[in-house]
Amino acid sequence: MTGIDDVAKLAGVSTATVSRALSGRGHVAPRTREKVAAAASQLGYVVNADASSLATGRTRNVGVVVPFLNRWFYTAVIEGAQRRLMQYGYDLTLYNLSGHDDERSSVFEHFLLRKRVDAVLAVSLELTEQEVDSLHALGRPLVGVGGPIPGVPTLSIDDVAVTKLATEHLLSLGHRVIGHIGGDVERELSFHLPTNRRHGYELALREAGIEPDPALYYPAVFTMESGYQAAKQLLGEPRIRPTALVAASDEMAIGAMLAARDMGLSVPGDLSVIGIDNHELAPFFGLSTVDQHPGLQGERAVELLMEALQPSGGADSVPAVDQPLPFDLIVRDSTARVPLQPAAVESAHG
Amino acid sequence: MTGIDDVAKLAGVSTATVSRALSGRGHVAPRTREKVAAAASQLGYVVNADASSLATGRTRNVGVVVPFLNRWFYTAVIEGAQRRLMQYGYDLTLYNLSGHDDERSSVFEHFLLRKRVDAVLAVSLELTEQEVDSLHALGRPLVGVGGPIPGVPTLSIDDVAVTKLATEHLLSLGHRVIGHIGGDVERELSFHLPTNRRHGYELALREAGIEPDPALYYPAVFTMESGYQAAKQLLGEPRIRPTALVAASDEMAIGAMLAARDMGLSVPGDLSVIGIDNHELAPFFGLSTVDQHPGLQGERAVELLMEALQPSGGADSVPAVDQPLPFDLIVRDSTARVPLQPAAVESAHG
DNA sequence: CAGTTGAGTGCAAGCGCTTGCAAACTGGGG
DNA sequence: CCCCAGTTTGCAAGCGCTTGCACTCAACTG
Repeated sequence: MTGIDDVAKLAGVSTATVSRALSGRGHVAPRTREKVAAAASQLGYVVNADASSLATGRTRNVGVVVPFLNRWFYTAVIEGAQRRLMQYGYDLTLYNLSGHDDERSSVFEHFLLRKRVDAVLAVSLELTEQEVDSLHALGRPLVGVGGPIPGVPTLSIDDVAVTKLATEHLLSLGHRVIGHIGGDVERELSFHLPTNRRHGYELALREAGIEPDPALYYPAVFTMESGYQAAKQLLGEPRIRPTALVAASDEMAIGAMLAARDMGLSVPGDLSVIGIDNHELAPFFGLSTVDQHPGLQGERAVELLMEALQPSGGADSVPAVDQPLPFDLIVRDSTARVPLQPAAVESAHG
Repeated sequence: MTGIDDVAKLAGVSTATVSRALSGRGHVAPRTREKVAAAASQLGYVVNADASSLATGRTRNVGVVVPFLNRWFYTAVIEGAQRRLMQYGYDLTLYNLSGHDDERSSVFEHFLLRKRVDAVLAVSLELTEQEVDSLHALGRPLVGVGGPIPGVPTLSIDDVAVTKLATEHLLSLGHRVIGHIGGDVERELSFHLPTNRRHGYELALREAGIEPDPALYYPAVFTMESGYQAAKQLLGEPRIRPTALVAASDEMAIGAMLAARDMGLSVPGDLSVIGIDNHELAPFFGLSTVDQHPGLQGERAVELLMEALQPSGGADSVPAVDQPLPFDLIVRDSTARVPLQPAAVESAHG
């Protein structure tokens, strides 16, 4: 295996010079640098990451922890993070907590502690104080994405503003009876997100002079199936049939669209539906939504970590998150002006 | 930061003994072992992975390379691989090739070469000879999942058998005019998979004494949208309307179901549809399918790699794949006996 | 009872790189 | 021509762990 000595020998310099020439640290004469670069590429030499880590104390690797993998949002965040990390020359080591409980503790009490990562990115995770502490004790910067972690800088869109925007879009189309399918506070991973999104929905209504009707809200988990069931409930209620629905996620929204269709309602003819996410399936279903650019969130998180890793910034001093994350209303075919008179619901299917 | 010396001091032994006690290599008296374990846990000591790697030459880390992340199959494989790796005490470093072309080359020519991984798992990737060689030159075992790589042990279900099974299910329900929506050989990542799946479909028909009709095949990429479009084409053909469809993936199959509905056909009343995968959305859509257990494929791949990493097995001698991968027919609500007489197609929607 | 064996432990030499320090060299000013 | 400052390079001491070798000691063997 070719090592730094081989390169040094071939280039006719010391290993110290090779190291400096290749890493760009310290002074090296331009001609020497070229010689070294030539020798390295001739030998196909790539620095041994472990040896380098041991010597410098920096691994050029960050750990990304996710609750599980099979959710569009997480993978989108990871893709974004990875993209940026690669540009910085960093590796991404993935920890997936979807297994048993002891998988989680083993990640935090063993895997993350063996100093293989310089920093940790937690996606949609509520960390315990203990977990945060153990990472900080190691001097490893930590940032979260998509869910507030107490005492940790967290990147997250303004969940209130996002649903408010979605709801306002419906209001602007003349809708006045607007239902909401939101995260179930009891059953979701993150407590704040569903609450905030519901809050944004209510806020928009109140600003339009409409008092939110609790009967128009139905809880669900963030899946298509759950959105389907929730919509069935909301639309089956004969007393007050909404003319529009805002769902806390696109997957729920798509479920709701399918439910409406199964009930003989046309979207957007009889019912407008809007989601949050801009999920990869949203274009296919023609779903209006609010894009929250998860890939961008991943990229931003990495940039934050990189700043924290600069020697200038203190060990666990991740710079505060200042600039707000962007989100954009995307209007497709699932939202339209309120119908002049509501359609009747056929007998529920299935 | 507590190191091995601290533990040694506290336990009153040498660092060599600590190392042996904690790693389980070499002889250590039971009482000594306990003392060391106690000291280590008291100090919260976790061995420094980099130092250990440098000394042993083994990183306890494997690289997983995927073409991109946002596909159910890949994440399912990764989850399985991760689960098993964690049990072995290994980390998983993820490389995602979804970016530019130079991202791919940078992964293979730089990231994977810096000796941070002991082995590489390639998911649904066709590696070039050069890429395979450079990994072998490093003595890193390599296995593939979900797509044959020349000269590399690859785990993959029997794609012919899988579609054959799906087609036979339809045949057993009395269907005789069965369409196929398959991967587009021109546009897919892997050349073999779509061809094999189509082959299985044709094989089943021939064995039932039916000559496959090319007009009943329509190419598509592995997405819902593409399945939708393909189904529209196949079902819109008035000359020969199939009573059943086998799609090369669940996502395509779901797209096909939606297309059928939009055309006024009921599933399975007028049209049976079956897919391949057992995608997470399959239960929701009531889709009959063939489960290919991707998580299990990831686990198996890891087991193979671990065997190859045993000092007994030669460096790049991954054991041959012997046992076939399991797959199972799952019958839900999208397949039924052939209708006595075909329904008429309403005017196509959209 | 001396000799052999093997378990249990410690010493110290690495693993492949980085970097503080100092030496060697360069060029410009006095 | 000498001196100084700045640049370029090499020496060698680590980084935190593992492991071959050597040593001690107790248990056996003949």
